[in-house]
Amino acid sequence: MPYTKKHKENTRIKILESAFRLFTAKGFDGVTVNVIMNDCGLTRGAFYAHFTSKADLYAASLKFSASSSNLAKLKPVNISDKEWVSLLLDGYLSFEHVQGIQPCPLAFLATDINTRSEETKAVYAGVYHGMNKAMMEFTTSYVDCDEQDILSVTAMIIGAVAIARTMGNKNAVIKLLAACRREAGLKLGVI
Amino acid sequence: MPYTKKHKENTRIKILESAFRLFTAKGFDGVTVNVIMNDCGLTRGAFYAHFTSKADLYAASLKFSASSSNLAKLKPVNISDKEWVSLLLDGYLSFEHVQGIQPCPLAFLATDINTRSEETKAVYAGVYHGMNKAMMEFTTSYVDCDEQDILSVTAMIIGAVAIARTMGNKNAVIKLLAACRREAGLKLGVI
DNA sequence: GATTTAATATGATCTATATCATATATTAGA
DNA sequence: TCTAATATATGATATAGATCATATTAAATC
Repeated sequence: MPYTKKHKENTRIKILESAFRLFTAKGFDGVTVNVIMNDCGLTRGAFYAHFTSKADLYAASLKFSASSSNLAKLKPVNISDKEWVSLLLDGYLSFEHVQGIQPCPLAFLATDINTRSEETKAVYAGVYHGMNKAMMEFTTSYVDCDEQDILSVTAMIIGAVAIARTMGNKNAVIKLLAACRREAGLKLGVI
Repeated sequence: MPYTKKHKENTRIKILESAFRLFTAKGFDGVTVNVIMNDCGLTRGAFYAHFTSKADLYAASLKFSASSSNLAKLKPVNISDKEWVSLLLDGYLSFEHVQGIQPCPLAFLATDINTRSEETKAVYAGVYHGMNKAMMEFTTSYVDCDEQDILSVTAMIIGAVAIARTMGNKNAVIKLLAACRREAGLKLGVI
């Protein structure tokens, strides 16, 4: 019995992490299998022992990030829903997020996803649904806002991060993020 | 003197139109030079008499669309600023827009633009700036809203269209667009 | 209608990259 | 330390697509 059972699984996870980071930064066509594998210290040949294709990896990396970013599960037990919403907005609309620290695929892959397979798009749709559902559940306990409010706020913050990422001017990014943070705060009762 | 002077210019415009439609629909890497040229009834060989490269065309098509979609110039003379803002929001947040009729590059290329050249990104930034400036000018005449309000509304409508485009479910698209139309209307005084 | 010249098409090249086939390296247990 | 089984690396293949070089076509003027 060569290698421990977890060895391959660990490698798989390393590939998924590199893939997610690179795909969100550069899109499907902006990254090669070679680059992804090198990024996690391997070579391209090992790739097909883990995934059937580059497209397969893209979808898998999206699923992987979704599974490790469940907003409800990540919530610390000792804070209120309101405090959690405030923290989530702060993080989402932060300069660090725009730079790609813990990138949200909804914002980073918003247009890239359109040229992917239906199955891949379905994964993306699931992430989007999850975000709205979580925000709905958190806000319902302390503020009066309906589904339309939530949909408009998530569209705004996703849009803000997507646009911010295209900008070269840091001050303009900060201004845009602050504007949307204020607006989201007003809407969701966390100013 | 073979051909009229306008012949080449007309061909150039046909290429730009095809390119803009195809690039917005499928992104830079989702379209080939061949496909663009065939789309306007030509073959790939003719391409390099008009543009130096595919990347050159992408940037040119973005500029071209910007020049033909100046919101201030498009405004009919016989309507008020307020009516114009209302019409613009209706059109932007329409199902037809999501389907790609007169696509706004800000929404359709939001993440695609990140892997393009700095010059190309600058063109995109210009379009974004133009949109905000126009909205600011239209709204200032009849409603009290500051730059932050405008920035948050444009982020929302761009985000809404970008996300809507990823969805397979028409009803979900309609719901999202309606939510953002209501919100934008509240913010900009055009309910 | 013939000539000239620009516009367009055809065929070729060259490169990047996904994928595959095969060889090598690694490690758990004997 | 040796062996078996698996993971990984290397080298090869194949294809797509951007770009270029050259040939062909079309139209304005004579």
